[in-house]
Amino acid sequence: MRIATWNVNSIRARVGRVVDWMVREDIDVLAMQEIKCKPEQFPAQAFEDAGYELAIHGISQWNGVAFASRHEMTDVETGFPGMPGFLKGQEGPGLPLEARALGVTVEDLRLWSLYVPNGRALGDPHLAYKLDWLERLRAHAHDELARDPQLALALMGDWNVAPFDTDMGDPSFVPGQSTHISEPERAAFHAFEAEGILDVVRPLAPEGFTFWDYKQLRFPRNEGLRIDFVLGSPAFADLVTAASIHRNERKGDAPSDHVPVVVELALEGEDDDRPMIF
DNA sequence: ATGCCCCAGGTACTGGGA
Repeated sequence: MRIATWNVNSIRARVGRVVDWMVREDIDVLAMQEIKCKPEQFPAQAFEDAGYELAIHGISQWNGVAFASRHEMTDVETGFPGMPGFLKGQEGPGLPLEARALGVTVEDLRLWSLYVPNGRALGDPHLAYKLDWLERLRAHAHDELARDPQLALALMGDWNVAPFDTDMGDPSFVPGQSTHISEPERAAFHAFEAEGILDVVRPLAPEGFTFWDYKQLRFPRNEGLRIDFVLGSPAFADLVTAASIHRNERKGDAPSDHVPVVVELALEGEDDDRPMIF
């Protein structure tokens, strides 16, 4: 099985590219972020014609997450328990929730499509929101794995954090002055490792960015960021056989500013198309 | 080469992105 995550930066502007890529790359399940539409605006027909069913969580023109899957999706969950909301000038529970998290179960895999809040600037209330959001997500993942340590859980999406210095190649991000590379953001990301939830892509694809800003020739200069990740529980990580970052999707007409990240899994009883050797 | 910002709403401009 091949599963992927991609911040598509508007699915209506990108539907042709996304579906073509899924078919060409034999993708079984795609977690999308920044669909930037409501469910009724989602270009569903193109996905259905290609053999995918959809789970969509979009509230407005902002944010929005979705799954396209060749296999049945069950236990669809919009937002995770404890997920904080945001309203300017206010704190605490009960604030409006944004469309940033969608959970589905596919073939005994528990998958989340996640669009972590941007943070905007050091000292901005959005950064506190981002850190709280990540901590609540970690707590939810902890609870899920405490209930079932064998759960094959994957947290897939745009994390808006560059965890290591090698993940930061855009000179407009300055240590001590910029989001995405600050110590608290990196600590919030690395806190998942303490839960045994690890980046399953980096060991198999150690180099490469997943985002390049549209401005200032960032892609031709390869001045990007690595901020899109698939983090997996031990049971999920045990299934992973390959991973790749599809850099070519940043090329050509009307690309997203992010590229897809693919993880290949070996599932029990799955025909992997390899010849049997006796 | 991959080439100098894009998306949505709404129809001039603003808000958001990273």
